[in-house]
Amino acid sequence: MLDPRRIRSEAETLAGKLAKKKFTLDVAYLGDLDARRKEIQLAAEALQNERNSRSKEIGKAKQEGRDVSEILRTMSDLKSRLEESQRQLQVLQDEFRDYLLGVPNVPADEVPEGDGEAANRLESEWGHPPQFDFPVKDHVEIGAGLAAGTGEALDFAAASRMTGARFVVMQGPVARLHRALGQFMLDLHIREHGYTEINVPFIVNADSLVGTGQLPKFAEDQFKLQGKQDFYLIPTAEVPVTNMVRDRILDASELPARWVCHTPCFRQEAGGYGVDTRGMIRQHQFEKVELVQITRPEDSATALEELTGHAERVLQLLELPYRKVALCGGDLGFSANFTYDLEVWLPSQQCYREISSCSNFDEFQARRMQARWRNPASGKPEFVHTLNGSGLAIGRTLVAILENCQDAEGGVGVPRALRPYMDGVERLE
RNA sequence: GGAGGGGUGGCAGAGCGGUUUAAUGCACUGGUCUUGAAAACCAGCGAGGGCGAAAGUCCUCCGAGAGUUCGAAUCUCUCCCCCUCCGCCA
Repeated sequence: MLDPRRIRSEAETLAGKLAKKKFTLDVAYLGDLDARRKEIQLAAEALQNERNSRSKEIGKAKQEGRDVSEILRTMSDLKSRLEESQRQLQVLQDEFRDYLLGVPNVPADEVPEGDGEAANRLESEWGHPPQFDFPVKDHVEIGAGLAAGTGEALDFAAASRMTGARFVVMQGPVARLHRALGQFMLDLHIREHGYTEINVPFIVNADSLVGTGQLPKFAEDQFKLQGKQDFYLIPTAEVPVTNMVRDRILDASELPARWVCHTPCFRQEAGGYGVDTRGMIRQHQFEKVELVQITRPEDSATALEELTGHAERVLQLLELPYRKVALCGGDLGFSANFTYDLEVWLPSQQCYREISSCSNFDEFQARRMQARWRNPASGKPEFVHTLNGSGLAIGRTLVAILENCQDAEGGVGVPRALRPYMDGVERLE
């Protein structure tokens, strides 16, 4: 959420910045709303003040044994006027807040202008797409060809029978490779990058989703549970982990907080009908190792560079060719102020596909969550900055390994870094 | 699922219709003392918001929401969360 005071004092500037994100801030509407709010609030508070002082008078008079019926008579009129203005104020404040919850974060000045993927700025490339002297298979074919006992190592048909479209069953060596990836990533970030491992609920309440920005605007992308309470399956570990600091005032010594978390992620993919329908690129359920950092405001820009580097390190150790891009305004997510995407090379598609998204949300999520720290310089609670990035999406990493490490016989070479997690197995066949 | 007990400022913890402007302690900040520190003593110290150039001033907040009342941390209802015991259970 943006600072309401900034909305009031520099609406035009914000509107200009938000245009980069293809969002039109309705400055006239907000101005009008605020003018009415101001008027009603002044009236309401004056009436409250009057009620308070008269009530005190009654208390005093009663104690002194005086008659209060005279004062009491004037109170009923005051009460109804007060209730009416409080009701009006509530309506206006709710309207203002509802609008604000739907306004995206302001993009950083360094964010490239542009509408879609093509406008993203290439930052760097690592490795070289492999050359094959045989017809390249995609991961669906490779997975079907690997030995797995009963059924296929990657079995989309079985998943569609037991559940439906956009799910997958993994068996045997592929299931193991998948598990190895999660372990490998966790260990790397814990041992070498200074993250604390954390295990969180896979179900969260609506407030948590509002906090990180998935609600209210993206309700149709979430899996909502049946039942009395507003519970949702997490779309990413970002939600529970970032909400670790909800409603807290952290001590300066607790920052930065760095968490790494391996969870399943559940997404309705409501906006993705018809795209990536083949294979496990876009599923309703996938696993991800997520990096989350909570920092002091002045540290978040550096932290994003570091965090992105931590995610890149996974790709490098797995020897997967990738590139890093800075998302343009049109591609930037709702809550982000700046995002690097890491894209891995997929031989079957002859292009780079997103495998990690690393973002700085500055104080946008913190304000929604009321996540603060006590700044020793001011002695006051101030909003923290939040960041996160995939390190990495496990399903897509599996796809990348199957495709990039395939050989002419239909086998798959296991990247060196994963072999300790695979009992030394060097090749799946 | 059943029966109880609770949710109060950064933390602990009193208050259970009207001088509550929420006691007290801890923590924190400043000062006195000290070669320095500790201790002791003195003082300050919650959050959010409105108006205002500022000084300041007003409003809101005692888990959440609704209600009773001239007036609610305090009474009533609903919900959420935590603790103890019993039952069930991986």
